Amino acid sequence: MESGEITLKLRDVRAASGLSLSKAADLTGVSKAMLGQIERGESSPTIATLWKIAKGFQLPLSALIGTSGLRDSSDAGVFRTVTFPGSLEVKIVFPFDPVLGAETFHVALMASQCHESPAHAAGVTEEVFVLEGNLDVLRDDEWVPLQAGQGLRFAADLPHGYRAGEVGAVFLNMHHYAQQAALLPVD
Amino acid sequence: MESGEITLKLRDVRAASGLSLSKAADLTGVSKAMLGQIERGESSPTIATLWKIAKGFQLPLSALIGTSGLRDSSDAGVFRTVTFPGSLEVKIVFPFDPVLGAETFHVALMASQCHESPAHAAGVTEEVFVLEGNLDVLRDDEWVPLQAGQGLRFAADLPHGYRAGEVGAVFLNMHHYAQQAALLPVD
DNA sequence: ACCACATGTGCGTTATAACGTACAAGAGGA
DNA sequence: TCCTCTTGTACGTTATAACGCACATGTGGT
Repeated sequence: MESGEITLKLRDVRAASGLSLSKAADLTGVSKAMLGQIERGESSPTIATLWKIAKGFQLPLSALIGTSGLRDSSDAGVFRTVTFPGSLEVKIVFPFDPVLGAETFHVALMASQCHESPAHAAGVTEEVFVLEGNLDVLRDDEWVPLQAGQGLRFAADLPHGYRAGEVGAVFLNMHHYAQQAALLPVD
Repeated sequence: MESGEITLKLRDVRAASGLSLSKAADLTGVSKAMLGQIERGESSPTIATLWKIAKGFQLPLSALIGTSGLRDSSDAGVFRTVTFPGSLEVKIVFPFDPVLGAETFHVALMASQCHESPAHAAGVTEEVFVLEGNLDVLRDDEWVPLQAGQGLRFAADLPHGYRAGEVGAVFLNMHHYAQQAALLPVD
């Protein structure tokens, strides 16, 4: 019942991709029986298997979890705030949409604060648009300086990072998950 | 176990709140033994228990997961600027990318200025994020008011429009072209 | 009709998540 | 010192996640 509060969108995502349970099992390494049970809510997966699924679909975990942070995409109102105490402050502007394969975050960094990211799955592209302050972005082993009003698009399948300037930084962060590779049959 | 790719920040979060394992167990309803094992990476929790933990700490699930799509990102780069003098002032922030099927514009509207768009092709989704001022967006025959910092996502295969408030408006405008063909199975 | 193949679900077994309890190490207090 | 309390970890049991396989249904082909 406690799992009833979590709405896993596995079925939606899989339907959007047009994959069968068998194909999905092949792609993710999770047995199709388990995938079926998870979709029907008969089983509460471990994060390990959830991660396998997300990786197989080349999706972020947040695309599978109907977390409280995901608001209705057609709603114009306020967006939720996800705060990491002491570090980042991340707001979800546009939640992940499996059809678009895109999501947008609003991120605030304290002054001189730094955040590093490991490489994402292949096919992931990020876009950054600075709203306030200065931001340095680590890409291809070099720090690229950005000011408010500037944007950068880059492939996120390499390690990358963000470092705020002396006055902190606020920026939009768009994630694009290229859909071809994940959705086309493997052959 | 592939959970090595997932970094659960439970220990960080708990340390930040200054709670002991016992207190945390009390608060979340998860046994302290399990909490300890999860922190040490000896156990891969189910999303049900992860949800209990998040609820007990009054945090979103994403705050506990290290590798979700919720990381920040960043990076900077220069973008080309193309201005249409006269009515709108449009800058290209991110040019159209056929792989992503997406492009982003930076639009500035004078006070009370209005711009209407006919319906686009089916499958086109637009996103608007207001940077400055007030903006009304026409969607489904109704004007949706937006303020700076707010966003709206809507299907653009219907007539829609933008109208600036009394102080003008500056906003980002993302166009997503759903790659329907790529989503369909090849058969 | 029949056949071949793919879909999703049910069953039995194994691996392991989760529990409750018990234990070792440290911190104060009397 | 001894005692008490709290810390986190180790053990044994139970619940269940995850697996592989087999089954019912469905769909297209010949």
